[in-house]
Amino acid sequence: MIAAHRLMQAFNRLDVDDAEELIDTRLWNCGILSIEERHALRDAMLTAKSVPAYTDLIREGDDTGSLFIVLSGWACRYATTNAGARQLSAIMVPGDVGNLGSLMFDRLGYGMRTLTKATVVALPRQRALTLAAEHPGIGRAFTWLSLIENAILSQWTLSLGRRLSIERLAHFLCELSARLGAERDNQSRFAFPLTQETIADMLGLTPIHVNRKIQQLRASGLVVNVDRTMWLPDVARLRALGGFDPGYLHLGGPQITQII
Amino acid sequence: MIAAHRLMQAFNRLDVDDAEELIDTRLWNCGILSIEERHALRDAMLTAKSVPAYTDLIREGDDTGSLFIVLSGWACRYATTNAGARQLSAIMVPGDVGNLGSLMFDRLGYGMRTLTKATVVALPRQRALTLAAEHPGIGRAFTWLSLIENAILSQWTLSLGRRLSIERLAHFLCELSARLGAERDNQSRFAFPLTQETIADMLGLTPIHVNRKIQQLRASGLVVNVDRTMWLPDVARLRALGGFDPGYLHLGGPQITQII
DNA sequence: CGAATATTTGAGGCCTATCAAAGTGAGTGG
DNA sequence: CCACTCACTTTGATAGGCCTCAAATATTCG
Repeated sequence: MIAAHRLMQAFNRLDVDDAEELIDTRLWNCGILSIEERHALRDAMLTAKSVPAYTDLIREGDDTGSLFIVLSGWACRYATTNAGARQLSAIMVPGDVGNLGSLMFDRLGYGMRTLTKATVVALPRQRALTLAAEHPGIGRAFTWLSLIENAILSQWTLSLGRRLSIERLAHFLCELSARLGAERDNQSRFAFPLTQETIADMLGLTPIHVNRKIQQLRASGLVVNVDRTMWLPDVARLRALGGFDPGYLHLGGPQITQII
Repeated sequence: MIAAHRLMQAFNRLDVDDAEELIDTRLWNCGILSIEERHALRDAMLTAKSVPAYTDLIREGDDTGSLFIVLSGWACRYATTNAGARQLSAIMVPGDVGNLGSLMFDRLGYGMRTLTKATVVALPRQRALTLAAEHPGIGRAFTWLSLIENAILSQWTLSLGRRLSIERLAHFLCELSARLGAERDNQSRFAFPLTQETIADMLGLTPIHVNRKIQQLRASGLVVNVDRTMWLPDVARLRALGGFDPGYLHLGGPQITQII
């Protein structure tokens, strides 16, 4: 077991030339925050650090003192069975908050780790709570993010429980593509750093099976991936295969922000 | 398709002798609310109605105008694949709020229906938002509930993705038992109104397979169920089988309520 | 360039699904 | 009080999707 302070040593102070560029997060952009709330939030987020790939930010069962916001790179939340099998319960792409639960829980029941080299802000819980209390919009933004996550998790249960492996894969690629905002004219292209083993742990499959289904997707002309880049030549057809409807992601931001 | 106003007709005005008894909800009891916040919430919850079993409160894709709080009886959230397979993404027992997403989304992407005859409060979204804005504790309680749901959903993905059918079943029974507060001295006994088909839709299995695994659990002496009552004679052993640890449910209420 | 990591291929087996039908129990109406 | 119906549970046999074990090939990175 690595002690918490050892974990912190994994962080390297980050040289930040343009802080503005780093705070392009879903929290920042969700359309809820006022100008002054953005300022308050930005000040809290200037402590970004760089973290290597496959580094635990939270270990299962750990006390969690901070909210982790992923500014660049990818990360995930995961849990493991007694038998040692791992299942991801969320995947974070640049802009996502990883462990909203830490806002109110001292113990999470899951771990969080980077999947690539990443830039991460550790926002101390007390700081986050103070922000939320002093700036109602920030509190509402946290709630909004949490509700989005629940919607995504609900879709994951549908995939895990009731969809065939190739449908899960298709649905997942569609979700990722939509969340990354990578689509244009029924096509999508984006950097894709995940290993097939990670995909397997996300979809509840074995890496071997994931491999075979990716090949099947390639053979259908629905996926072209070379050199860690994903190209989806026919998003509509992939969506049909995965039963994907982007509505649940609420990518346009909250429609309902008015409080009478 | 049944129009929304038709749905409302399914509600029957409820005679409420003792309103206090009806508001024993997780929202009410989570330990966050002040006295006056409780009063404000109670006033909003006096409109409880009775709903028959297997009645949709929200249909998939519907606009949702109200938060549904289940006072008695059981309900669930569900989604279906294009092929028509159904997967539950949440189960609501007395005291649960069913569709927190409706706080901020006009469209949910899942349905919500009763599983038994139930008493339900329909709290209009605007009313809920006003309550949350005027009483910070109520807003925080909503956030807290949403984070709990998130934790439960994360556990479900672990079950659906990585646990054998009998482990899923064991884990689910343990979760239910804990949420119902039915445990004492390593035993648990509670009313259990679910059909095996509903359990199957929750665990991502077929009803036939659920039946066989329940029999296996009976043969192991871990489950005794007769007459819609569930008796778990050895909770510890069932937990070990399901890999269940109640921590994620945060049944003690939030440890962190202070805002400095 | 060499070691470690990731992807790909092959063969066999298990868990769960599917299809079909019998048994059980609660509620209804005569 | 007893047929009758409907829904749920249970049983049996077969099939299929995905897993497991094993190893070869390709790619990444120091």
